[in-house]
Amino acid sequence: METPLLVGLELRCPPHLFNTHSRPSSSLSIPALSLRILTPTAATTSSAVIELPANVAEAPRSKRHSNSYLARKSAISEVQRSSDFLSSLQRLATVLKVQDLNVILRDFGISGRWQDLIQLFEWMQQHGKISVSTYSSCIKFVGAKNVSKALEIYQSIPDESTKINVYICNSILSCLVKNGKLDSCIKLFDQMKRDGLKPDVVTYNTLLAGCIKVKNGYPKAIELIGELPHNGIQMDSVMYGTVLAICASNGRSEEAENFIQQMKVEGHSPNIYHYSSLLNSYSWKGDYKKADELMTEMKSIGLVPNKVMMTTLLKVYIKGGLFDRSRELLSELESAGYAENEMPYCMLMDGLSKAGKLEEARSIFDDMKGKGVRSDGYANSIMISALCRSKRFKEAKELSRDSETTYEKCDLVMLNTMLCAYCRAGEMQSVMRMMKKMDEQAVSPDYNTFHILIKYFIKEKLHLLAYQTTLDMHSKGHRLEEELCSSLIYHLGKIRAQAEAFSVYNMLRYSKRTICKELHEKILHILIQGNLLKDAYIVVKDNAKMISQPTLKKFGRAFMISGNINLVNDVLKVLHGSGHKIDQVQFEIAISRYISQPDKKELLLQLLQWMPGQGYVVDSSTRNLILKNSHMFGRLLIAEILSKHHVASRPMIKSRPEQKFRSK
DNA sequence: ATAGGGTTAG
Repeated sequence: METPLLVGLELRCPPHLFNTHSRPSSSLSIPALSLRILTPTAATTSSAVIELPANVAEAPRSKRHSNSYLARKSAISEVQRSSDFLSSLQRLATVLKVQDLNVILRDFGISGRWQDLIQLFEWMQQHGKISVSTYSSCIKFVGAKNVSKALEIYQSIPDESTKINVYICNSILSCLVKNGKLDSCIKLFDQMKRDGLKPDVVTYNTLLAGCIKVKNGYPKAIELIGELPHNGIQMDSVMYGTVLAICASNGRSEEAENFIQQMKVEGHSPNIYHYSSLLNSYSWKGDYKKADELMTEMKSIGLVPNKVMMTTLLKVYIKGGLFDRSRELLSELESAGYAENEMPYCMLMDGLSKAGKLEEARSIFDDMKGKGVRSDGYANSIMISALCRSKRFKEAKELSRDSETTYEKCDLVMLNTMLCAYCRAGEMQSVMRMMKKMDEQAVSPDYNTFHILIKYFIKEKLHLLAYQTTLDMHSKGHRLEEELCSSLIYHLGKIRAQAEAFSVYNMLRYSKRTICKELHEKILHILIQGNLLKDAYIVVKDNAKMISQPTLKKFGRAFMISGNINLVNDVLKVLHGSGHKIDQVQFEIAISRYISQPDKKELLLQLLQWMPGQGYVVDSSTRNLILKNSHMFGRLLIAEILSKHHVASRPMIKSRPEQKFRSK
C-alpha cells in the first residue's frame, strides 16, 4: 500500500465501506412467562365469541352486555390514544379482555408502533392475558421487522401444544419466507411436523410462496405438492396461483399449462392472476403464438386484460423479438392509461438494447422523456447499461452524472450501473464518490459491485486495493470469479506480493470445487519466486497430477536448496508418488544439505534406504561425498546401504529402460 | 377469530 495514489484512495474510501450495515439489535428481552398465563386455547377463544355480541340477529342484546361492550370499546380506544398507554392499561386492566388486548396489539402493528407492540405483548405475558391469536399476530408484526425477535417469541412459548398450533406455526413460517429464509423455514417446518403439527392448506401455501423467487424453487415446490395427499389437503385456487407463479418464474410453461388444466378439471376457473402467470411463463422463450392464443381464450371467457396482463404480454413480444408489435402494444398501453410510469418503456428499451438496437432504444428513451413519463431513474439506469454495452462510455458517464443530480434515491442496481459506467470511463473521482454514496445510503455492495470494483482496480494497477476488495468480497460470502482471480494472482505475482497471491488462490480454491489447472501451476511459480516453499509444497501435494514436469522439477530443486530440511524427504516422496522422476541434482543437493547438518543424519539414512526401492541410486560424486563423511553415520552402515544402491542399479536398467534417462 | 397467494422493469 505504498504508492501515493493508494494512500489517497484509502483516505477517500472509508475503511468501513464494505462493512455489513447491521441494524442495531433490539435490546428488549422477553421476560420469563408467568405460570398462570396460558388459559387453554379453546376456552379463551370460545368465551370471546360468546361474550362479544357479534351475532346481532340471534338475540336482542341485553343492556348489561351492551354496557360492557361499550365499556370495552371505549377502553380499547383510550389505550390506543393514550400517550402513556401502559398506565391506561393498568387502570383498565379489569375491563379489557384478552381479545380486546389483541385488538390493540394488532392496531399497534398496523400503525407501526413497534415498541408499544412489544411492551404490550410483554404486559400481556406478565398478566397472563395471552391467547393463540396474541402469538400469531405478534409474530406476524414483529417478524415483518425483526425475524430473530419473532423466532425468540415463538421459541419462548412454554406450552408444547401451543407451539404446534397451526395459526402460530403458519405465522412464524410466513415470517421466515418473507425474509427470504426458505431453508430455515423448511427446517423449522420439519421440526414442527415431528412435534405434531398438522399442516393445512395455508401452511403449504406459505411454504410454496417461498419457492417463487429462489433457485431450485421448482423442485422444492414439487416436493411440497407431493406431500399434500399424505396430509389430506386439496389444492385450492390460491395454491394454484402460487404454483403457477413458481412455474412462471422458472420458465416452466408446459408445467404451468398442466396445472391450469388440472385446476379446471377440479372445478376451479382460472382468474386473471392465473392467466398472468401462465402468460409470464411464455415470456421466457418469447412464445408470442401461445401468448396470443391465451389472450384470445381469456377474453372469450369474459376476463378483461388489465395493466399487468398487457405489460406481461409486452414482455413476451419483446423477448420474442417482435419489436414492431411491441411498439404498437406500448401505444395501446399508453391510450389505456397503463403507461403512466416508466416500466413498459424500460422493458422495451432494454430488449432493444440487448438485441443490439441501441439507436431504437435511445429513441424510446427520448420519446418517454418527451412525454414527461414519471421516472424513478430506472430508465436512465437501463440507458446507461445500454451505452456501456455499446462501449459508449463517455455518454454513459454523462448520463450517470445527470442521474446523480436528478434522482435523490438510487438502489443497488442503479448504483452498480453508474459505478460500472464510471469505471469503464476511468473516472476515479466519480468511482470513489459512488462508493461513498453507497456507504452513506447504507446500501450493501453485492457480487456485482465487488466484481466491477476489482476489475477496475486491476485495470488501474491498484493491485493491493484489488486484493483487499477481494478479501472483502470473500468474507461477505460472495463466490469469487475464477477469471478475475486468476488475473489478480498474476498481477500480485508480478509486484512480488506472493503471499497475497496465494491468499487469493486459496479463497478461490475453497469456494469452488474445481479450478482451472493452469492456476495451480501459476501460483506455484509465484510461490517459488517468493521462496514460500512450504506453501508451494501444499500446492504440489494437493495437485501434483495437474502440474507439468518442468514445474515440478523447478519446485523440487528450489525446495532442496532452501525448503525446510525436515520436509525434504516428504517432498521427494510426494514428487515421486505423483509420477515425477526426481533428477540426480535434487538428490545431490538434498544429500549435501544433510551432510552439512549432521543432526539430520537420520533423515539422510532414511533417504538413502528409500531410494533403491524406487529405482534411484546416488551418482558417483554424491557417493564420494557420503563416503568422505561416513564417519558421522557409521562406516559399516553406510557401506551396507550404498551397496544396495550399486546392486539395485543393474536390474533396474534392464526392467525399466527409462532409468538411463533418469540418471542423466 | 388468529395464519397463506398469484402478474410487470434494470
